[in-house]
Amino acid sequence: MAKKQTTIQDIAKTLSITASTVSRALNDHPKIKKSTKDTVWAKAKELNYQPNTIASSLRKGKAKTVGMIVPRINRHFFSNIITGVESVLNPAGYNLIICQSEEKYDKEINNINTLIANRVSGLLISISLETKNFDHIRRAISNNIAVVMYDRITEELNVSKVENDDISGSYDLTKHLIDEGYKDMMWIGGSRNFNTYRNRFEGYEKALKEIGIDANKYPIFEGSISLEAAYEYFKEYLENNKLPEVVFSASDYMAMGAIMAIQEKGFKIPDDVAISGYSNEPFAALINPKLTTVEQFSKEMGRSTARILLDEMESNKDENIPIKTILRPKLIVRESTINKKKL
Amino acid sequence: MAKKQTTIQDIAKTLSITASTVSRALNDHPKIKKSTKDTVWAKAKELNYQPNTIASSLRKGKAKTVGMIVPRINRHFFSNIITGVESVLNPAGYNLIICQSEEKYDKEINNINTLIANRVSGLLISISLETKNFDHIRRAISNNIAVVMYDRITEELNVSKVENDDISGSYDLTKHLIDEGYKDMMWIGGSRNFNTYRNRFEGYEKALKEIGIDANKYPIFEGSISLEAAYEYFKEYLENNKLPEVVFSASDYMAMGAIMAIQEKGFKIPDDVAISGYSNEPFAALINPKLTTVEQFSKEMGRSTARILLDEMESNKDENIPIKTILRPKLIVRESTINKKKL
DNA sequence: TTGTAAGCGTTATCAG
DNA sequence: CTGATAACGCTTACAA
Repeated sequence: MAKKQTTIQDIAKTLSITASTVSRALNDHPKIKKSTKDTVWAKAKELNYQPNTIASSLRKGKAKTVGMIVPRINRHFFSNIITGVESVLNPAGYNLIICQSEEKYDKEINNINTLIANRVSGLLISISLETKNFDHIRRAISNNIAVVMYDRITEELNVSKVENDDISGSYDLTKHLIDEGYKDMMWIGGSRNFNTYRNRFEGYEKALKEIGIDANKYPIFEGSISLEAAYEYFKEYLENNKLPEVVFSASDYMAMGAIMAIQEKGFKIPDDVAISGYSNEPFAALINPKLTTVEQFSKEMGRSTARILLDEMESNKDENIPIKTILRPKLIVRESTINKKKL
Repeated sequence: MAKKQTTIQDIAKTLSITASTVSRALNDHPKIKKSTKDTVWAKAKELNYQPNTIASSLRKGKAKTVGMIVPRINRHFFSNIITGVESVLNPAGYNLIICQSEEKYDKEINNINTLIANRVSGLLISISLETKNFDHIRRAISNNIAVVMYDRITEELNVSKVENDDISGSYDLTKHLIDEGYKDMMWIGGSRNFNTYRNRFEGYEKALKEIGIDANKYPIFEGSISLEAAYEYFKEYLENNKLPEVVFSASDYMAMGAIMAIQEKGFKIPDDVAISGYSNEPFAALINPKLTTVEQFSKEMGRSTARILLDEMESNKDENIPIKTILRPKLIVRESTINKKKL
């Protein structure tokens, strides 16, 4: 065990050439003879040579590594983004260090510190629900790390961003609800301090305004975006209030919590109350009734984000102007919002 | 931008001491005066010093990094394992490079190569469904990387392993089915070349044998572990065959596929046919009827796995004897297997 | 308790 | 087309 790994020096020695030639050969440098390249490659294979990325990174001052901060890895939306990111970054020779903030500001700061310590070339970040100050991200930038924000962004930072067009998504959805003949609505979602939920509310509001309704006259529940929170809220709500015609939930998980509370009370969906979600989590197509929702093409979001980052890492930073990409989500109509009484 | 990062040399110079002292101070070396430690720390903070992990790793020959290979990140089971692993490794100062094999042998080899190139100190791996040869893992071991296998393991490698007790899990489940009065069964699951599915079959077989039934007399479908595969299979199966009393599915996703095909045909669950799953994916509690399944405590699995790895990385490798940890899963009985006709 | 000096494995630069 | 040399930033014997 613990046998020393072979280095380019070892290869050089056995071939009676110098390490620099070996290095160049392995990196396919144009000015190296094909024949020496071949012998070097052969010897490398023979000696089971594994390049030492660490040494190379130290020398180059940058690691071929990207850090990615994700609020939670176990949300399909985010894990698909990761997959999309990998599908671009891996072929380009980068690898990913994934960190979870778990929606905590402190964790996010820690994550950034370790990523800086690892001299990552790039950082992808979707901020936690707690994050209101962005100095940690500024620190990354000033350490010469290319930064791209995805999904949960802030306007306070002048970096490239990839967003979903939440306004259109929820506008389209709300319009569908209106077209189904529903008028008496209710909005539930995460805090509107957050771009995603603020925008989802805005789209909802806009569609209602078009038919002369002020969204703020309807009930609004802003809470933690979990099944449990919505379940508890609805259980209590149903004790004291009558049902709206339709519940617009800005999150599939919250929709699910509401559905469980509603069905537990013996109400039928969509007959007694219709409900829609957002994100198209896998369970949305599996529950009964199947949930109307909005597909966000998360894998594609990951790919776009990674492509932008790649560009910024590989060009000379100083002349990068931040770009903003907005992805258009797609309405997915399912049983939970079909109005059977519609004329 | 691009201002050079401060190094221990910079700190040393401004304080008129040497870099070694700074290094020792920052690492809290016992033989450094408290006062110098304090001044060094203060100056480090002042200059916004960020340690260069890369240089340190190069010098020490090892990175404080662990590589983790996961078949798919977007399965709750695996993403929870990751969270468990992080909860142990991060506080210990390690960070995680997560790689997806996407169930491909070739990808797994690539992953291992980049992890070796990154000189990770440890490797956590759950092998892909395609993996039958383990030389790539042996290569990691011979590169002095501590290896722990989790969930999908092989007996061919003499390393530490953390498994779920799939035999007991499916034995308990099958016994529950028998207790409910079901006898006429059917097994669906992934390939039994695989320890998990082989064991889940074995537990099923064992419970049936106890009541004098040979599991092999009942239908068995071994396929790809996806909703779609099971759905297609069942759609066709229902054309030509009568229903069993109960379907034992060794995967929640496959159970879901079967349920969709069954319900599409107009059959009621559990009245016409009962069905159980395995893994307790979140949707299992959300669908109608709620799915009986087996909880595997994936977060705990991640924690155990990481703890073992940590031990092996931090002790002198040569005297590590591989240990095997077996976690006991828990039966979760829900509506989908309740026999209303039971006396 | 601190300083000196060497070296981890690569690669960039300069020279030939 | 290839060689020699220095340097990336840190740690660690060894010396003082």
